Amino acid sequence: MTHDLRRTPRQQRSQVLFDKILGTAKKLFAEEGYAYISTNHIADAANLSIGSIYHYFPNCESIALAIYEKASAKATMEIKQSGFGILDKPINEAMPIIFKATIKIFKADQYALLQMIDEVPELRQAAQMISFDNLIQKSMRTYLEQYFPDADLKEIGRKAYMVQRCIVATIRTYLHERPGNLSEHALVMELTTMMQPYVATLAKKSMPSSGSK
Amino acid sequence: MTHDLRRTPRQQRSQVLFDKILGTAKKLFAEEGYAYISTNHIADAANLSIGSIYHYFPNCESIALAIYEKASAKATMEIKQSGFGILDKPINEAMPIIFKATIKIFKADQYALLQMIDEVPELRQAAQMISFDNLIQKSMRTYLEQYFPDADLKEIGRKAYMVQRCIVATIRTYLHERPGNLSEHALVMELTTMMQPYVATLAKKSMPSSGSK
DNA sequence: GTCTATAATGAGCAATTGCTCGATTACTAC
DNA sequence: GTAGTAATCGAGCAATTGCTCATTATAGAC
Repeated sequence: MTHDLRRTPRQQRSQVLFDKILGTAKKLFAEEGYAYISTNHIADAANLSIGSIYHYFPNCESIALAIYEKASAKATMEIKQSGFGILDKPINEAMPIIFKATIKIFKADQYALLQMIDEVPELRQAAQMISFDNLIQKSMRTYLEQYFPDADLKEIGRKAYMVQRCIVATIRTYLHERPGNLSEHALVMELTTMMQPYVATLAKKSMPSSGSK
Repeated sequence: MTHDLRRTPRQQRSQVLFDKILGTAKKLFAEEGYAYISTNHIADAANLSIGSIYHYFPNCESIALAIYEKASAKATMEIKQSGFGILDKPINEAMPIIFKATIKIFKADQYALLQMIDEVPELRQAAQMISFDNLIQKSMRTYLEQYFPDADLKEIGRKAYMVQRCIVATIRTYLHERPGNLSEHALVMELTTMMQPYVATLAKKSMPSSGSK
């Protein structure tokens, strides 16, 4: 996944150049759209030679991948942290926390985490592998398991999947279009209102046929 | 929006050629990815001259737009129809119907309706204008208004927005990855379980401060 | 059959792309 | 210093792209 790089920078001047490539590329991608940017453009904008780029990256796509991986690694860490943070909290507190965290993480690097996956064809499969979306699902499952210890594990898995897909997809769309009539806080509230009764069904029908275990 | 065309076919031989361009292009886009297809490729694959393509379309992007518009028009009609179909039904029936219809419509032309928007940069803004997503929202609002006549209109608008965004985004993701452990029917059921209590809140707090109107 | 609008062709060009490789410059260590 | 490694440069090429336009073919009206 990583290591589409040609070589890794050793001296610090080369690290500077390396970062400059990533930074300039990201800026150009975000401003002009990935499809319209070539390695030559990046070299021009970063004021360095085309050769230098090919010294580190075999092609334009690998630059995009490097940008994504960097952002993704950071996001993964933060998701994990907020996953731990909710374990001892009741649902009505846990949900807003995790939703807010998700929004915050996406917003922190919106281009890399949201738009790039749409723009870079090669990234789509790679993103599925890295995907921290699945991490949210995992956090959710862990939480639900300890909160509804009697519930069917398969049911929990399903609910975790649905919640994750719903909220990530909705937040994603929300951040894309940023509708004026719905504040971020309101979004979090609505999502909580929506998801709380949904996962609560895990308590009611802990075992459909028999009363309890 | 339309009329990025150079001229419209009049004789039927040209209509045949026109459709051939659209068909071949769509197939190539879907198979190879929009980014990797040029007008020359399309001409080759369709076994016709590059000049003929430029006779009707000013560029590759306008071909993509034409494909999308065609699929979108069809989808719009079908959404409208199922919107009318649920008006006299209770929520627990209406929801599965509209969710099923949405899935069916997307599936009918998955490439044009789902993938293209991701692949074709120029389509994204155009798609927002055409967007039948908003139509679903409108259907939802109309339905909720007649079902909860006492509810606050702003509240209804908000719920309709949330439901639409959630289900479209979730269905979109679902169709993209088609997870093996969740059937289409199960998805519809889960979405219904999720959305029904959510919109039901419209009944409870018809007027937060005073009892009734 | 002739005539005119419409349709279809494809050689070919200017611009761009992705990329290489040999030359040059800067560091590091002894 | 001076050797040796790492970093940087950019001219330049093969391939591709988007697109034009002069030419040829066809359809339908009269």
